[in-house]
Amino acid sequence: MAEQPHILIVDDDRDIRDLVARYLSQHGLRVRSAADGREMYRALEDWSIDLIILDLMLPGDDGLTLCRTLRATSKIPIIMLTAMGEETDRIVGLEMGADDYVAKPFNPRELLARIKAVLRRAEDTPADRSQNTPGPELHVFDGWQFNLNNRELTSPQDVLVSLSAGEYELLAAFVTHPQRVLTRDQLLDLARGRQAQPFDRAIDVQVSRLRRKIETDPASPKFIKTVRSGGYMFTPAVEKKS
Amino acid sequence: MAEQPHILIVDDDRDIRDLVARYLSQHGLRVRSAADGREMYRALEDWSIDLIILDLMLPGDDGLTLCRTLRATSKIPIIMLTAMGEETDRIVGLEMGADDYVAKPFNPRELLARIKAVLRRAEDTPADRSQNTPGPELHVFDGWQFNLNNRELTSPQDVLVSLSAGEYELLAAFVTHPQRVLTRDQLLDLARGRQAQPFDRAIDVQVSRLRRKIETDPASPKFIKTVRSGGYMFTPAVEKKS
DNA sequence: TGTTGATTGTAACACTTGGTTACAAATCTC
DNA sequence: GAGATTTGTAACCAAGTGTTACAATCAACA
Repeated sequence: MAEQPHILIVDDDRDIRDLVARYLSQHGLRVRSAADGREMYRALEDWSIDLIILDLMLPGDDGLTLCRTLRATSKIPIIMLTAMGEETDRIVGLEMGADDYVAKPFNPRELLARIKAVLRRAEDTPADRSQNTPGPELHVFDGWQFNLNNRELTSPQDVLVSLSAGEYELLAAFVTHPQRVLTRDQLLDLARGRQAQPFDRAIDVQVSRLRRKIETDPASPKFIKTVRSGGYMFTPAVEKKS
Repeated sequence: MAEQPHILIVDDDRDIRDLVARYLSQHGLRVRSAADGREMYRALEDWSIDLIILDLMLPGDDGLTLCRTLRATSKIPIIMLTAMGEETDRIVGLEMGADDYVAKPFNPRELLARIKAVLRRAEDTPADRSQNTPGPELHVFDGWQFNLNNRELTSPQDVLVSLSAGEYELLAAFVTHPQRVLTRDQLLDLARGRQAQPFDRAIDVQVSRLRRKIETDPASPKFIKTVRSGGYMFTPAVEKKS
């Protein structure tokens, strides 16, 4: 887990999203919000989320459906928000794989307490990022093979290139999010699970080091392109195999 | 057994879990908790558990079912939590293989006393960790054969490699949890059944010694990869046989 | 087309983390 | 109980990472 757990609140009511976001941030959590399932999946793509707060009633796919489909592919803890007094909801929610539920209208303090409890439990059974989104673990790009199972990178000439842990995590972030601009913030979150400080240049330096290992000419990189005042982009098409 | 027995409390009621966890920790036990069968199996994977406290009523698979399936594969002592006055439950529970039962609502002191009694009994009839989760006991990886029944490791060249007890337990922990990052804490628990102290380097040293025996080039290990500030990962695919 | 300020690349340094060895304590063997 | 083996701890060294500083580059605008 990051130093600061990363929470995603999914609710179509803007007021509730903002209220929760404000309260949780004040208490040392990082918060993202999404109004519906589509935005939720987007956020899960973009950030490494430690816990989801999911409203039962949502436009489009409702919370239960999302909860079930989420559980099929991920182990991220989920807290459901349910309408008051619906005992059935609670049971169905827990059956769908939610880790806890909070009835609306809720007391922010109670929500925070339950979040901390669920996170504490989740920490007992550490599920590292990779386990949250399993799937094909061999990524091929431009002749390179990047194996997320055994953490090995092989060049087109079939040479094993050794990566440090930091370089590995950074390349993993790139390879699983190819052909899109990733901000330094996102990269730091995906690769290190932490938040950027002002003037944080850690990603820049790590990109520089990674380029030295995978780019033919690090001065004019082919894979990791700089997007000025945007971040970086991993440009090759990545094929998932095995 | 570890110096500090490791208890797993399985109950869907958060308050009970927390109450029990707090009370037992205060009395020198290590406690993990799980809300349902899914979480229970997860915890059994991740830690070496000495005793399970299992609620009879659970969402999903109920306690009796879990108890029975657990007993089919493991000898871990089980204490059932049953609703008050259900004489039948007691009998069925014990028939399913539970070692004791405690009626709800219960006095924590009584629970602790029964735990100690069951653990004492379990120690008399030594059931080492390996017996708790039996199953296929020949693990094959990259040409190596690791036999958990007769504790023998054979290299791809069919040479018997002798391992010390500690090396054996460590390799067993790795081989039964391949391709995931294991923290030093988890490794120490799985291999030694004890808790890490601050600045505990025991695992590092043991990993180093094990690498010397199984890695072609211990300086750039192929099997046991270091995950900086994460732990270690056993990377080869492991096939269970026999 | 310079000038200027912002942004990025990277070298150098300090600090953290991990590998290995030596040695002492504990455990096992006979 | 003596000797051998194994294991944990401390110490030292090597590798990896973040920060800072400064040079190079870029975009905007005169």
